[in-house]
Amino acid sequence: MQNKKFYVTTPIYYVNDLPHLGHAYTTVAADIISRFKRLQGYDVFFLTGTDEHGQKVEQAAQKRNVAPQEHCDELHLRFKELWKRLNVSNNDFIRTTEERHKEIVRQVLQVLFDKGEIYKDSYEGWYCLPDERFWTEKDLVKGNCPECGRKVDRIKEYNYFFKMGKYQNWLNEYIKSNEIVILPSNRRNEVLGFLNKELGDLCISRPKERLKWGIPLPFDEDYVTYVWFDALINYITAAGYHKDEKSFNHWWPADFHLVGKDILTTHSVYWLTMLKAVGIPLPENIFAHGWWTVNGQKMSKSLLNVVEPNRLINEYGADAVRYFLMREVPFGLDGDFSHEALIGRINTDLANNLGNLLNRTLNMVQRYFNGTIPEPVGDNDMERDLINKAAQIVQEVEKLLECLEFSKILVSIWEFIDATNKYIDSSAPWNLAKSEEMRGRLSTVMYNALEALRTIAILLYPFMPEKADEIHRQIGMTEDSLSQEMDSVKKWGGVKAGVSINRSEQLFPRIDDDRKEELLKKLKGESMEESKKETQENKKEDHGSSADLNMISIDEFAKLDLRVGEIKEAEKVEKSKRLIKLKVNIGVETRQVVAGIATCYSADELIGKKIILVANLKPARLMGIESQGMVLAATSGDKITLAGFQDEVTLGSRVK
RNA sequence: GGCGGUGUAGCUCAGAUGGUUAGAGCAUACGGCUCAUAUCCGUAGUGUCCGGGGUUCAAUUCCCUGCACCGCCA
Repeated sequence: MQNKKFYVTTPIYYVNDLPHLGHAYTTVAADIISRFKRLQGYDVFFLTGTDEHGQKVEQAAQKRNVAPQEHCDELHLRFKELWKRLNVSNNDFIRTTEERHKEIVRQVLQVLFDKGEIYKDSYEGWYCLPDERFWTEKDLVKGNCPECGRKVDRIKEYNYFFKMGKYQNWLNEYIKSNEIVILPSNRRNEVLGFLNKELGDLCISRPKERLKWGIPLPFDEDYVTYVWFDALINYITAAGYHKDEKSFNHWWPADFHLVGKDILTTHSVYWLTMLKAVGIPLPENIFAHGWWTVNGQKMSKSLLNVVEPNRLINEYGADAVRYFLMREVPFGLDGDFSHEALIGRINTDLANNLGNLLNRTLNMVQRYFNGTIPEPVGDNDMERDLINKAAQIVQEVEKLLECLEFSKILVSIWEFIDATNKYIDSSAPWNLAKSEEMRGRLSTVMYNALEALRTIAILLYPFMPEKADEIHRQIGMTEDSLSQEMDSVKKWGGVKAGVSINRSEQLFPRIDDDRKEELLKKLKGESMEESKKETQENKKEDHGSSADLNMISIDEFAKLDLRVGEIKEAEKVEKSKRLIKLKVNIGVETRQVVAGIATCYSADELIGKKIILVANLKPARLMGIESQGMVLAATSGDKITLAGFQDEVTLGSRVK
C-alpha cells in the first residue's frame, strides 16, 4: 500500500532583497512539519522557491547594473544557501523564471481566457511616472503623488481582469463550511470580514511598455501577467499540473499553505477563486503566521535592525535558532526577537534542561557500567510513571501537530525532559551505585533514562535534526531519528543493552556571562537605536572629562555606513596615475567607485578582492567619473594597502 | 470612520457554561542532592484578574460603558 501523502508549501520569496528572519521563520516551520510527517511515515512534498518577476526586481537589477535574469540567478542562491545552512529539507525549489513555471502560467491564463473568466477593460487613474504606479483620487496628497510628492497624470490604460467578484458568495460559503481550514481562527474571521464587502475583479496584467520583466499573456503578447497570477500558480506547477498527471493527482491538493499574515488575503481569496475558476480542487489548510519584531521594534532596513539569519547561525548554530523561533512564540502570533531572549532559551532549555540531562546520564553509564548500556531488571512505580508520561506526551505532540502548535509541542516535550530529570533525582543512581545489591536497580534506572532520551530525541528531531541525531549517536543508537520512526516511541525499549555509548562534547554549551557580553557587543550594535542608548550611557560616563576633543561619539561613528564589498570590475582611469575605476558589489547593489590606489595595485589583481566600502559617502566626480563611495586603505609612505578581512564575510555586511 | 480582538504575579502568558486557597514558565529568595554544563530537585511568595456601572445569593469570569493597546477593512 502506498504511504499517505503530505504536501506543504512556503510562499515563494521575492528576490528584490536578501533573506531575513521572516523568510527563515516560514521555511523552518514548513521544514518542521515536513520532518514530522516523514517521521510518521508520510510521503512528503515540501516546496519553497523564489518569485522573480515584477517591477521591484526589475528596479533592483537596474540599480545593480545587471540584467534582471542575472540578478535573479544570483539572489535566489542566497535563499538556497540559507536553507541549506538551516537544514531545510525541501524537496523542490521553484523559480518563477523557470521554463516549467512560465509554461504552466501561460496555460492557466489561456484556459481561463477561453472560459471567459478573463476580460479586457480600461482603467483610468492618476499615474505617477517616476514611481510607475497608479493612485486613486483619494490617495493623492494635494493633488500630487502621495509617495514622492511629484505631479501625477490622468491616464487611461487597458488591462486584463480576472472575474474574481463572481465567486464572492461561493467563497464565503466555502470558508464558512470549514471545507478549508484557515488558521488561526481570528485570521479566518478577518477573511470572512473581507468577503462581506463587495469583492471586485482582479487586474492581472501590465502593459509591456510599463513592465517588461514578466510572463507575456498567451492571448495578448503586449501584456505581461502581474504579481499574483504569476506567483501563486507555482504551487501547482511544482506538483506537476498539466505535465505529470500522476504526480499532480498524488500531491494535490496541498495539505498546508504556510504564509505570513500579510499575504493571507491573496492566498485565501485570490488563490482560491483562481483554482475554482480553473476547476482545480482547493487546498486543505492555510496557516497565517505572525511577524517578528526586534527588541520591540519593527524590522526595517532604515533602522538597520534587520536580523540576518546567517549571522545567527554563525553564532548560535542552526538548531538553536530553529528551536528559538518555534519555542519563543505561539505560531500565529507576532513575536519579538532579541539576543538576550535567544541566549536565555539556549542556556535554560537547551543547555541546562536537555544538554545536562544527556550529559549526566551518559556520565553515569560511563562511570558505573564502563560505558556499556546495562540490561534493565524489572520496573516499579517510578518507571511506570515515566513510561506513562512518555505515552501521554507523544499523544499530545501528535495532536498539537495537526494545528501547528509548535510552541506547545515544545512545552510538552520539555515536560517530559523535566520528568526525566526528576526520575533520575528520585532514583538517585549515585546512591544505588554504592552497594552491590542495588546493581540491578541501578541498571534499570540508567536504561530507562537512556530510553527517555531516545524518546526525547525522536520528538525533537523535526525541530533540531542535527542535535537529535547527535543524541542518538551518543546513546549508542546506530539508526538516526528518521529511520527509527515515530512509531518507535510508542513502544518503550528501543535502546539496545550491551551496546557502548559514545560520550562526546556537550550538546549545547552554556553561553556564560562573559561570552554573552562579548556576543551582545558584537551583534547588537546592528540597530541604531541601541547605538543611541550606548551613546547616552557613554555621555554619562564621560561627563566632566574634557580631554577628548578629537574623540567622536559612537553616535557620530554610527553615521558611517561601512559595508563589505567585492571588487567585480577594475579599470585604470586614462590620463590618471593614481585612479582606478571599480565596480564593487555590496550585496544588494553594485557601486561604481573611483579609488586612488593605482600606484600600488593593478586593475587585474583587484578583481575578487573583498574590501570595506564607505557606502553613504556623498557621490563625487573624479576626472569626470562618478564615484559612489570610498574604499578604505592604509597609507604608510608611498605604500597603500587595502583594508580587508581575515575570514569569510558576507557581501553587504555592516562593518563597525 | 466601520468591524473584531486584547487588557490576569516584576516579565511572557494560561484559565474558569459565574461558586470556597486564580495558575505555568522566566526572574527573585531559601532549602536539598552531588551523577552532571555553578547543572538537577524541592519550597516560598507577592496579584484592587484595566476603571466604572449592571444582572445575581455570588462576578476577575456574563451584560453595558469608559480608557489603553492591537488587528483587518476604508
